[in-house]
Amino acid sequence: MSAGKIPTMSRTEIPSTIAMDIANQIRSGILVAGDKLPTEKHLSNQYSVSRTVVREAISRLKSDGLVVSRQGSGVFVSTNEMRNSFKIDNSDMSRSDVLALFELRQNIEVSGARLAAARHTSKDIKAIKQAQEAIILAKPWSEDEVRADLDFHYAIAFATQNSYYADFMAFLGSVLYENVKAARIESGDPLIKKVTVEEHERILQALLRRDPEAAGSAMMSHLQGAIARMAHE
Amino acid sequence: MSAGKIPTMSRTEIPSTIAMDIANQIRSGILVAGDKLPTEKHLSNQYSVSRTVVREAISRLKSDGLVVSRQGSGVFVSTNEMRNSFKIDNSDMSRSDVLALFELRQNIEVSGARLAAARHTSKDIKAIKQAQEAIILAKPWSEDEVRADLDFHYAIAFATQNSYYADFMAFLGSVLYENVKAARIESGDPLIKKVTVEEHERILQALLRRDPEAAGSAMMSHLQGAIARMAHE
DNA sequence: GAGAAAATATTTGTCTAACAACTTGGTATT
DNA sequence: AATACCAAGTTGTTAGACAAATATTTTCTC
Repeated sequence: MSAGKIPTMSRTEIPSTIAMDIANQIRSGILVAGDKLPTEKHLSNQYSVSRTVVREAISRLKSDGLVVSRQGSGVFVSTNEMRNSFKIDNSDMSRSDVLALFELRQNIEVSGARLAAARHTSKDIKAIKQAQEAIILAKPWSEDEVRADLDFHYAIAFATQNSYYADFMAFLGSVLYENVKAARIESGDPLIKKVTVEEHERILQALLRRDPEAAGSAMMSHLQGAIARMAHE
Repeated sequence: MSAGKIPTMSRTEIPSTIAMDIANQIRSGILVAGDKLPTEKHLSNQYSVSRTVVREAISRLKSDGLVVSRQGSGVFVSTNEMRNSFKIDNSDMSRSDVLALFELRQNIEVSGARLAAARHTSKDIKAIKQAQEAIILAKPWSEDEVRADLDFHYAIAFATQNSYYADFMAFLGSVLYENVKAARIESGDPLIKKVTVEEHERILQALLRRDPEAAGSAMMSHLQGAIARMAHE
C-alpha cells in the first residue's frame, strides 16, 4: 500500500456535530454524571436525523469515556473518573492558546530533560544525536528540518524511560507541529538554525555528563527562546 | 434530573473492539499515514459484522483524528499532526504504569505550583482554601476526602491561568483517582491525613507569599511523599 | 493514437425497517 | 406481601435501499 496524499474531509459530518453538542452539554454542566441521555429515538427526532447517525455520535462519546450505555436501559453520563481521553481541538486555536500550550510543553520538557539526564541509555543518546544530525543536514525551513527538530525533542522524552512522557510529548508535538513550522518559516531569521543547533548541543552535552540541572536549564532557555521568537511576532 | 448510580457496560461492544484493532494496526505501523483502509464492505466481511458496526468503529477513529474519510473515495490513515486525542487506558494499568503516571503528574504539578504562585488571583486562593477546609472536615478515608484532595490540586492548576494545565491536571486526576483512593485507604495510616493537611498548608503559604520556588519545592516534597507511600506497599 | 467527455462502477453518508437482547415497571397469582 | 410472569421500552445488530461524491472505464472527437 503506497502512502499517498491525505485528503481533507469532504463534508462536515453530522455525527461529529451532534457528539460535540452533547459533549458541550456535559462539559458545561447541563448534563451531570449519572444523568440519562434522551433516548436514541428522541435524539433522532430532536436533531432530525436517523437513529444511525445518533448512534455514531454516541459511539464517539463512549469511546472518550464521556458516557456509558446499557442495553435495555439507556445511555448515562459517566463520572469524571471514567474519562480516558484528553482532546485538543487544534483547528481554531488563538495565539494565546498556542502560547499556553507551549508553556505546558516547556515545563514538561524541562522536567523530562532532567529525568533523561539521569536515565538515558546509549541507544537513547544515539537517537538524540541522529536527530541533531538530521537537523544539520536538512534544508533550512524545510519540512524535514521541523520534523527532525521534533524528533530531537521526542528522543529526549523517550530517554526518560517513562512512556507517558514520550507519548504525551509526541502528542503535544503533533498538535503544535503546524504552529512550530509556521513560526519558523515566518520568522525568516537566517540565524535561527544556527541558534537551534547550538542550544541543542548544550542540552546534549549536559545529558552526556548526566547533569540533570544543566540539562533542565539548557532545555529551559532553549524553549524560552523559541517561545519568545513566537510571541513578539 | 437526579444523578443516580452509573451502571457499568452490559456487554463488550463490537465497534469498540474493531476500533481498537484498527488503532493498534496504526500504532504498530502496519498501517501508515496515507494508507487506505479496506472498504466498509470488506471490513464488514472480514469481521463478520454489519456495515453499521464497522461505521461506528470508524466513527470512533475519526473522532480521535486517527483516520479521515472521504465520501466516494475511502478512509485514510491520518498523519500524526492530525491526531487530537491523548488516551490512557486505565483498565489494565500495572503498578509501574501508575507510578510512571504519577511521575508525570508530579512534574506538571510542581511547575504548575510555580506558575500559580506568580499568577493566582484572590478567587483562586479562595477555591484552594475551600478545598483544604473540605479535606479537614471530611471523614478520613472517605470518598469526599479523596475528592477534596483532588480539588485542592486542581484549584492550584487552575490558578496557573493556563487552561491546558488545568484540563490536563483534571484529566490525570481522573485517571489516577481510583489509584489514589485505593492507596490512601489501603495504607490505613492514621497520620496520613494530618501529614497531607500540613503539606498542603506549606504549599498554600508559599502561594500566598507569591514565592514560586517555595511553592514548587513544597509541592515536590508533598507528591514525593505520596509516591513513596504508594511505591513501598 | 491522444485527449476529452460521458457513462458506469465504486465508496462513503444517510435513512428506514426489522429483529434480538436486555431492562424496567406493572399485573396477576399464590 | 412476595413471587412469577408479562408487556412495553431501550440499546445492539442486521439488512437493504438510495443519495452524494469519487474513481474507473468506455466512448467520442480530433
